[in-house]
Amino acid sequence: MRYHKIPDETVRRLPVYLRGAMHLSQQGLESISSRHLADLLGVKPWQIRKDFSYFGDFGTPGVGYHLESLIKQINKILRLDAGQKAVLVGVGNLGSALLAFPGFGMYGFEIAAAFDVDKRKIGRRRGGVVIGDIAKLRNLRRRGICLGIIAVPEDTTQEVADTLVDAGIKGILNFSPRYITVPKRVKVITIDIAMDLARLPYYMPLS
Amino acid sequence: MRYHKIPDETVRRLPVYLRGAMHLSQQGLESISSRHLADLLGVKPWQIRKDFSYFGDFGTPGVGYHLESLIKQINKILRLDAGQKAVLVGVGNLGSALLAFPGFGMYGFEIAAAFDVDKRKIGRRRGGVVIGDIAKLRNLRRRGICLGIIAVPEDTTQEVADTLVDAGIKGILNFSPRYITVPKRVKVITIDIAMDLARLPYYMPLS
DNA sequence: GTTTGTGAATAGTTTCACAGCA
DNA sequence: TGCTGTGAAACTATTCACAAAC
Repeated sequence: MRYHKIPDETVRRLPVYLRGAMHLSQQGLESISSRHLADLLGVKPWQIRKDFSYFGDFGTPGVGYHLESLIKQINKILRLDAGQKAVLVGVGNLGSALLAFPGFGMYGFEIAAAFDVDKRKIGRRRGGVVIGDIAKLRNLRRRGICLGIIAVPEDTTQEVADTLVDAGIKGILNFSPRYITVPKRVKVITIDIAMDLARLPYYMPLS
Repeated sequence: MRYHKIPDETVRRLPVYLRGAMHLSQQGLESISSRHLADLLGVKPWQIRKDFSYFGDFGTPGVGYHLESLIKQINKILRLDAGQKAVLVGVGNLGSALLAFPGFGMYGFEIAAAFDVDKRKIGRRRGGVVIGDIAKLRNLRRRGICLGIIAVPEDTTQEVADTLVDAGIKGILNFSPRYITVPKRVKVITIDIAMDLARLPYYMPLS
């Protein structure tokens, strides 16, 4: 099933598989079957096989998937092998937590710059970067920064998104619960924490 | 199209609609058409109409949806009208940010308790709650707490999830990148921040 | 024996087009 | 005229079953 449009859902699961593979590799394993990987990650084995099949032959029948090459392949597909740099805008409670967040490094991400409006924060050092004045945010392209993380209050979200696009950002991770308009070439992924919590009660048993 | 199984994707969008409706209502509007609500939220009008149609007649042809009753209805469907209480486990960087997070209140949530393992944090006050000893986490049912938020390091996630289930929690919002096993009656929603960032480069233009 | 890769079948979701109502 | 509600069509994704590979 090669030469196909890759389903979005498959792309969404690739980081899940990648993390599972890295986890097992660190434990010293060489290979893993779709069944065991599925058990570890809470998905179905045929889902894993189908997903991988879109990209070519990843595995060996009778054996499974070789972890090291699996990791290399997924990293390449997701373009994580280049070591992506991100800029954080908004160093409030959430922003500060993101600067200290250990999870980004695992995928080769680095928060290489941080900006805020608050004069008291500008110039301060947090998690290895000096907080800059948001008014001076430009030309991130030259510094090799292609990703933007927005962690500002709701009402300034669109403004910040515009600034990031002008500065040459190509992808945005948005923690604000507002819909933002950007050129089609820029990909936005929104994480709305409260919204995810909000659909939990719907699924909970009544008593 | 009444008396139907509600698609998961529809449930996922209900909080989006709810927020949009609240936003417009606060601006003094009475009613909104599916078209205008769609423009505000970045979805398609027919999607909104289809989603609402699963629950009965929400709107008025020629006019649109009455905001106040729309808000009331969605709140009821999502069971947010009861005012849900949550317990936070793990008061590190992310946990602290969540305690200070203003977004939960909008949906009627309250973080009514917080727990940690760190002896230095126990007893301290953060965002209106006193941090308790995680070893003493039990009987949340009596305090009317049904939701759990997990913001602990990866390797203790399953352990914490088990504790929460034992304490009577019915829904879990999990910020840890591990798959957790819980009884089928307990609903888990996982927010994996690094993972969402990890699929961003795939969608970004190459040069 | 075990496990992959994949066409075909099934399930789920989005989009359309338009009848019917205010 | 403007807008909702909805069956039907189109599209997308998941699940199955099994031939082929190790």
